[in-house]
Amino acid sequence: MYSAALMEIYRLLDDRYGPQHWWPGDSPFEIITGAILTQNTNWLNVEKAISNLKDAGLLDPVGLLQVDIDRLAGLIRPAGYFNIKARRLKSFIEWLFANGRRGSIDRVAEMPTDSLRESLLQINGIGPETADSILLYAFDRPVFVVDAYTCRIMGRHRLLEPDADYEQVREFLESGTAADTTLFNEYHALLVRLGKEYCRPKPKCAGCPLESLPHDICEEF
DNA sequence: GACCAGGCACATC
DNA sequence: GATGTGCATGGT
Repeated sequence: MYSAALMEIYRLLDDRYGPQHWWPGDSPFEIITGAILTQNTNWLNVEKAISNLKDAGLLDPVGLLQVDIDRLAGLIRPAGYFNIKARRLKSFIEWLFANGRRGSIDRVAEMPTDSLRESLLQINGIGPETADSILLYAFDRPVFVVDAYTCRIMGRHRLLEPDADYEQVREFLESGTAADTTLFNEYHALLVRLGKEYCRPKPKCAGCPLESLPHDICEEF
């Protein structure tokens, strides 16, 4: 049973913003690296870090496996939390070499979505949002990515309780829409696009494309 | 100078 | 199980 509200929100956002062209990246491996680096961080800072890795010739499984962790931290410094993210990248790489052929993602790409998700969540530093970003944007699986903007938007429009947890939000979005990778890709990107402009922690009201909904973005709590 | 960003793990209660 | 805290750079 699709949700009329969710379909209407998608239509309004698509009308306003159009295709978002997510996820920026030249390969699934680069997308995964970006997914870890972008945790609680502005994407522009992530781009600098990824550029540093490319310039150093290290943006590949073998490169990240072999690089000294302190050098890695220095290269990803612009992305913030560089020490912890260096460890997280190493954790992912170790998992990839333990589960793939010489670090290739080909074998893990054959795993069913549920078991791949469970396996990703076992990696230190990969939580639900990062795992789902990897599943959707690197592995083309129909998984709805939930982030802080998504929770805020759904809560402020009273589509969900403001304190709904990650899985509740994901279940709501996935059950209310078609399980379509292209739709999920665009929908998440559009919610982030809207959130950046109108759904910051301190709400900004005028001009939001969702103003026409029963509960518009101006409702603060 | 304050606030925020495409989170997560861990400690403490 | 809920809540608080550390992690950190760079743009607005």
